[in-house]
Amino acid sequence: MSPRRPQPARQASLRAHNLALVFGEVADRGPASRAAIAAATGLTKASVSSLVDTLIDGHLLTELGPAPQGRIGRPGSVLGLSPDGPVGVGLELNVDYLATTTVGLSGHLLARELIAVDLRGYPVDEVIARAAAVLRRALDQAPAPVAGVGVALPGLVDTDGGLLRLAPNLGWRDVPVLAELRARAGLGDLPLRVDNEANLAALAELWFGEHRTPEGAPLTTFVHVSGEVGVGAGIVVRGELFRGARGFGGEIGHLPVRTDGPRCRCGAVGCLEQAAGLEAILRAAAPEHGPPPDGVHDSGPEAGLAGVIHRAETGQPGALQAIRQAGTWLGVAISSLLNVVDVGAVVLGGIYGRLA
Amino acid sequence: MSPRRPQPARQASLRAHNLALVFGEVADRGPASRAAIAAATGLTKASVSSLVDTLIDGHLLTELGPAPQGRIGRPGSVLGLSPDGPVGVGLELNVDYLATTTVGLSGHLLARELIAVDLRGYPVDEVIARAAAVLRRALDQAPAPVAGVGVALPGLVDTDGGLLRLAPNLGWRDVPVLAELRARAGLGDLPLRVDNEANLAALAELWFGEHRTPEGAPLTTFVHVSGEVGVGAGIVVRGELFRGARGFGGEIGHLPVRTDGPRCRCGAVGCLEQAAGLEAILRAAAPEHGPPPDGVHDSGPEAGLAGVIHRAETGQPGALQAIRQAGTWLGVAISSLLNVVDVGAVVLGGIYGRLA
DNA sequence: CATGATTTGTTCAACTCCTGTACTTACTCG
DNA sequence: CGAGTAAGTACAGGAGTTGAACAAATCATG
Repeated sequence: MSPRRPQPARQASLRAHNLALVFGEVADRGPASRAAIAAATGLTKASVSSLVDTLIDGHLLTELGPAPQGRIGRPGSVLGLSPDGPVGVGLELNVDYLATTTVGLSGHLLARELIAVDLRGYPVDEVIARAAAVLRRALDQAPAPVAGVGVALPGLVDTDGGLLRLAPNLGWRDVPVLAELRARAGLGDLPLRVDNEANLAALAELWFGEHRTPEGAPLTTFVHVSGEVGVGAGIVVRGELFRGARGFGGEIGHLPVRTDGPRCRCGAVGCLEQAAGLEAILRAAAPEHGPPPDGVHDSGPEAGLAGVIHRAETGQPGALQAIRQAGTWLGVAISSLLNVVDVGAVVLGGIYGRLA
Repeated sequence: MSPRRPQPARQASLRAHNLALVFGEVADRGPASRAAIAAATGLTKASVSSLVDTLIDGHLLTELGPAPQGRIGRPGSVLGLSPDGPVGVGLELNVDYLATTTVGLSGHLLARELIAVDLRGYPVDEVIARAAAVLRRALDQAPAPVAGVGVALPGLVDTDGGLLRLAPNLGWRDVPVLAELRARAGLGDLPLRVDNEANLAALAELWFGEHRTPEGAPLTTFVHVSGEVGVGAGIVVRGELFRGARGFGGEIGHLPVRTDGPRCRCGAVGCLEQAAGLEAILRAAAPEHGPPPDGVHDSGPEAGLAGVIHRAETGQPGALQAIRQAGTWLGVAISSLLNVVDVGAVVLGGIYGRLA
């Protein structure tokens, strides 16, 4: 809520900062010798030696052997991320599936479990219990100590309080997901964070994405638009995720894009979600079918989207027109967004990635 | 441009951090004893003593004398901001005036000089020379060492490069204001920063503003809308100014608010500036006068605004209608902004402050 | 093949800074 | 006037970085 009070700097904070600096250097720019790390970070060789020792003891870095000789002078001993270092576990709780992912230090996949299940029908309690069980299984099967757990949720998330504030598509409101999971999965004091899936998708793009700037540098400033039933955007500026005051930034689903248009669930008129959301596309693409029935329908909106794509590829004008229309509205919203946050790149994810 | 490389933490950085922590405590929360500072910051009494000694030597803090006794125990010696500490100098280069402001550590005004002059007629070179001269005078007359200089500019500013990228109302483009001022005013290596006036207005609101949250706490998250000929917004989230990738965040003047509407200088249609900017208000309020003539007109748009306000106060429907109309469009733009950055408060400045 | 140049990584004394404890100082309360 | 309490200081000790000296490993060269 309020900006947190700055902490005093102790000797240990200093050490922690420099450990992170050295580790980050290897993580971001690949394996390097101690001397190279010293040159890149500005630390002295002596400090780097000491820091690297600590990191090796903690199984975060490992010696990869001597550098390939070619230049004069003693060859360095190359350090890389430890393959048997601590792992991270991610839990995705989404509308129609539940999944865990276990990754190593370099982000490589170690294990994944996905359970396709439409969670809309179940009470909150039962969903949390199932999620906790899946998470517990991932933790038990982890091949190394788990450093922390991240949870992606489909809605507005209060990251500080660990609350899922609002998930319209699940029908949830103010669910203390973090506390519940910690208790039911027996996490002890393991670091555990929850966040909005749009934000996390943006971070994934930042850390692991293949997109590049025209100059070939990795993107560090962009908007990642992830459309599903709702429309969200994760905003990354200078390598940092931008959240609003309460962590609800980037909710572009309810940007006003057309002064006419249907009334939205949120009460306003002309919201993007009503103009370019998944259901709006389906509605526009298949007006002859009428609006989809309420409640669970066995084909699901996703299946409907595949249908639209197929019909568009075979040249049916209604489907093409619907996609073009949605793209136009999305463009209006994104241009608003770009004006405000001044970023240079937009990455389309979710249904828009498939439509593009 | 690119996210800057993290710096190594040295012993000195640690000291600097803690000095800032102690100083900031006194600056933010008012005078306090060493013991109170220690309790508030989490530092030990011994550290605070040492840090305070350094700050007193640097004329940043000063002993205000013993605390008013009332509680048992030895009374503390209260520390406050030094009145003869270093001063800061601000330079405002705006369309129709040039001003310098000299302030003490606590932000109290020490000196101010304002020269009303319409700068639109003059070549860039001459304007910079005049600004440098005014700045030089302020520096020479400063009653204490000058810690740094801040420059407010009416346009898009690249703060890293010290460039005024674009100032449509001055007709400037890519002017290296920082370098020019440093050279012409003989600033040596004095810290010097340039920024957008909207951003600086927002920071001023953050640091010195009287606005409070409903709970009575100072605002730390808000949007400061400053409308003049153009419309800009400074965005402050959790006590920090948010800039876009290149420092051009908050340019809401060209948010698309109406899908119809006149074409804007920027090439798009429906920009806020065309719907609710100063000239749009004047145009709407006085349709019988026709659009104002191009170029400089001796009354100036500001004078026109006073007229509109006066006519509205005397109940003339045309003026009222114009203001109401502009307010509506501004509301649409602000609601877009709030969706994206998720802040809870909006502060109206510039012409909107007067219209409200 | 031996020597010197060059670069890497470690060791060690010195320095800076924070911390905890003990101590002095200064005031209130009874 | 003495006990109690809180503020500020002094000092030893620990953690961390620095810089220089040194040992190790390789290439270049005669």
